Amino acid sequence: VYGAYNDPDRSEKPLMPATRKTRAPAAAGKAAPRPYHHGNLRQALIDAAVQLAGEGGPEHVTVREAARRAGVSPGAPFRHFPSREALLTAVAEEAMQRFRAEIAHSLDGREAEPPLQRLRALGAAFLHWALRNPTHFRIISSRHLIDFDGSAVLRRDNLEVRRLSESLLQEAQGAGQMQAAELPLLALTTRALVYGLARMEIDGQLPQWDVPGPAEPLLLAAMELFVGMLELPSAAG
Amino acid sequence: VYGAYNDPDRSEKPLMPATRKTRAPAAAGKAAPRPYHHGNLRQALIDAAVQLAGEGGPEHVTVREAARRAGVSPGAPFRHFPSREALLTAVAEEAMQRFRAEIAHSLDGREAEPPLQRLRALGAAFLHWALRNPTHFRIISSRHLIDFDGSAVLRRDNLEVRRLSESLLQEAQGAGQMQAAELPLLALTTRALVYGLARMEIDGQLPQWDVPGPAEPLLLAAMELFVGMLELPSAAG
DNA sequence: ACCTGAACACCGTTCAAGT
DNA sequence: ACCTGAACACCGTTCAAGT
Repeated sequence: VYGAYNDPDRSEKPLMPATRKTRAPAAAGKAAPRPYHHGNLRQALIDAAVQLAGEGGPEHVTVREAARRAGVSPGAPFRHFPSREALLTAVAEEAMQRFRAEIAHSLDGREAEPPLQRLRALGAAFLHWALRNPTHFRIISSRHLIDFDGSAVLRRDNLEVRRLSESLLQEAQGAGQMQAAELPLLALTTRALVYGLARMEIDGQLPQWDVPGPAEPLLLAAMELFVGMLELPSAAG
Repeated sequence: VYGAYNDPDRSEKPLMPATRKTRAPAAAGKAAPRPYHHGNLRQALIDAAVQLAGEGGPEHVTVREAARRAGVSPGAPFRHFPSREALLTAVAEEAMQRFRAEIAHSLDGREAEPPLQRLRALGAAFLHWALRNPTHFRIISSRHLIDFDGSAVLRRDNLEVRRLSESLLQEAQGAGQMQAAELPLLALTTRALVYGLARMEIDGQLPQWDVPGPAEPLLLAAMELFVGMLELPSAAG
């Protein structure tokens, strides 16, 4: 019913029909000991899975279809991933890395701004990425789809994003610009707010909230309302 | 990997093995024109689906297994539900109704309390229900699993919960006990915070936040921190 | 070392045929 | 009116056999 999600995640690659790669069968081969197919099946499968996720959400990712798009037999992927979950976890690793990079990048050149101002930029980058990559956001968010604990890079990138916001909150507290509260609780509350905003949109709940225009400005306004409440009256303005 | 969710959703019914109902084949039959089986297949399928969801999450709900547990053939459910999504939507309708009822009930006998106090009670009831019914919370929350727009009762119950919190916020604003902000934005922000807290736990993210004890007290504390920030200093204490 | 292709035990969904 | 049972086009996963 919800139909094609129209996820701009998908790379520019045209959607290949599910046929084998056409390749000059034995053109100018110097009998190079090329493996079996196009070099890196593992990455080709991840790419296909990314593409599939972009087309129809995580449920749409299928080991067999990924194999088809990579031009191999249905059993081949299991040489590289022990399960469908492992393939999705590999997709999550790529997505989480881009997510982390974009968030970190949003703070570049803002070292001089007050910490809560930088927190706004971080929150905006979080929301922006989530709205542009809804499927990938779902994949990295839910432990029902992937083996989060089993992936060191997933844990590392995730922790780094968390650390970024925690250090900004701590800085604001140190500068006396923020209401007093235990830092871990404050960090959790802040994250829950931004996560909840992103999730409401991605889960399709926003239409139930009588939102007239596009989602992003509204979510930004909500996030800024929250950060505004964190700010001490003396520091505001 | 995440394993059995251990969802206390599941009703007290013992898990039936997937066998037909044993029933005296033709014991004392007065040739009553009893339909075909035990009366109400539609409800039996919903019950089986609720049970399956409780056992292993929404993904674990299968039309065929629901049919098996109801003691009918694989095609039979399609006389009552046009698709698997429709069956899940029926599950969501039951869950949403219980959710709405419990939330509304949490305000009983609190008419004399200040509005933000009642908002705390509502938030606590929201979180409590979500944590006790993680699978059902997922089913009613995501428009990827169900046909939300197609169900009038789903829309009605959902709207009623939203109205409840909006009227409390409006009351607090009218009594001058709350920071000024546009009501719709305030309501969305409040909902996003509570939704985000519930989702973080249900999506399995809390272990990444170095939470020592059980989740619920922590989520309650975060919710109360937020409501505390809504409160004007003059009204606090 | 890496892939094929058949096989197994599942799905959702349809539809003629039965009662 | 409601259900059966076979059928179709899919899955994830395994495993002998090929190169």
